[in-house]
Amino acid sequence: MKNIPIASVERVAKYIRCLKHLQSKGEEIVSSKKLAEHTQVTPEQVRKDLSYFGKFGKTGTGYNIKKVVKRLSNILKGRKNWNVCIIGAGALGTALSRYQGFRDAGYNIVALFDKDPEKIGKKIGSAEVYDIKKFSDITKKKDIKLAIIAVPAESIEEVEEYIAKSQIKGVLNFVPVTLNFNTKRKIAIIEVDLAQKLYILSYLTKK
Amino acid sequence: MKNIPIASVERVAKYIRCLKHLQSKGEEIVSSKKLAEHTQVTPEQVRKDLSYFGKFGKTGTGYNIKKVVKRLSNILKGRKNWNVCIIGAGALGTALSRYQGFRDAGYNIVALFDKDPEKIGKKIGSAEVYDIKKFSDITKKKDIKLAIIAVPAESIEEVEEYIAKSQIKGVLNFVPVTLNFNTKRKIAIIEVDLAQKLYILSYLTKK
DNA sequence: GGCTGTGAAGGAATTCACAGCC
DNA sequence: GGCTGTGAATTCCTTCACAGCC
Repeated sequence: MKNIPIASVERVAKYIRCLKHLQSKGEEIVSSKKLAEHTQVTPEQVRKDLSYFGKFGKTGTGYNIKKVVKRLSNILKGRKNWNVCIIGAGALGTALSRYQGFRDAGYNIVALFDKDPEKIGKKIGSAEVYDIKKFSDITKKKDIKLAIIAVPAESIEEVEEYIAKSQIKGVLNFVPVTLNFNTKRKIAIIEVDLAQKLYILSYLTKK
Repeated sequence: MKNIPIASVERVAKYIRCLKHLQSKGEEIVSSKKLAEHTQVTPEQVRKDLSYFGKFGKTGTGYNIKKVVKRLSNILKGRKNWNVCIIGAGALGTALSRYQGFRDAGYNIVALFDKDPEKIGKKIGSAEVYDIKKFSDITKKKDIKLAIIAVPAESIEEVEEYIAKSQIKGVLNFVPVTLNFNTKRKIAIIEVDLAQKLYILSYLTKK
């Protein structure tokens, strides 16, 4: 397979979101032009992005929304839904565990972890808060491969160790610290730095 | 000024974060090599990114952390702190209003907005929840130019209208819908699609 | 006519390599 | 020796333009 630009992958995720939305409105067919309008890119970009992953459309007609959604989400997510955990049962972790968008996309929050005895054992939405010490055990038992980190910055090193010793394969990190797992197995990392977004936003408003 | 790649701006925000961290550890001078290690980029990239905004270092010596942080944050944020509001006082909006990282970076959450009478009038952290109907008035009175949107997807169109009619200049959008303000004045938009991040994460784990 | 898929062209961002400085 | 700043080279991504299809 050719090297697919990460930017293309990101846009494809956006297309899925948009196509699902159109689907919920009863639409069945969409053209690259229309999809482009809804996602703020150019039609050529849409076609090029999709072409990295195969042929999705009918010449002269457009794309069958249902089929494309299915194939694209198979590519990004695979056929099965994922079990996901959240580390840190504070305000942010709690809010994220209730976030409906994860479920809708096929990612189920099935556990939270914290070290505060006050929080351990509580139920948040449908998930329970577990002792972080049991991280490796419980993620194994529950078949969790993805983790969302939402702890205070001071605790990040501890968390890094727990993850390094576990079977976690991918991490979504809300803590404004660049992670550095020193493991042989590759752990995918995506950083979401919320303050950074505001820096960029204020910079953009001045242009 | 030359056209500065948005990716460079994003990395610069990351450098600020990292430099502040090093500063808090008592460091005073840093080389591009060291800064690069801490932020997972190459030293050349660090130097090139900084060079878009001016000359920051001393040849043969490195960068004076304090000075660089000050100049960079002036460039991205300006000299004054920003007042920011959050639209949507649900779980996510509430969590974001308590997020310490915003304050540390110089962005103060000074108001929330909601349409639920149950929520209006409550205090969350240091900010009050106001009726969304008063959006334009209160943002003007409190000198708010940036808004964070964290409402359910159904309410997004309503919110778009309120923003369009206000003086808001930049929007950080957590709602998985592509925004489309039909205003003449330019409103900067940054989208944070959390489900999209998980799509990409699961895709990356398969590579 | 309207549409997709794609090689080729063009443009943009990153990396290289080195001049100049401490 | 170690470091920054930067034009030049390279790599990567996007846009163009058109063949082929409905």
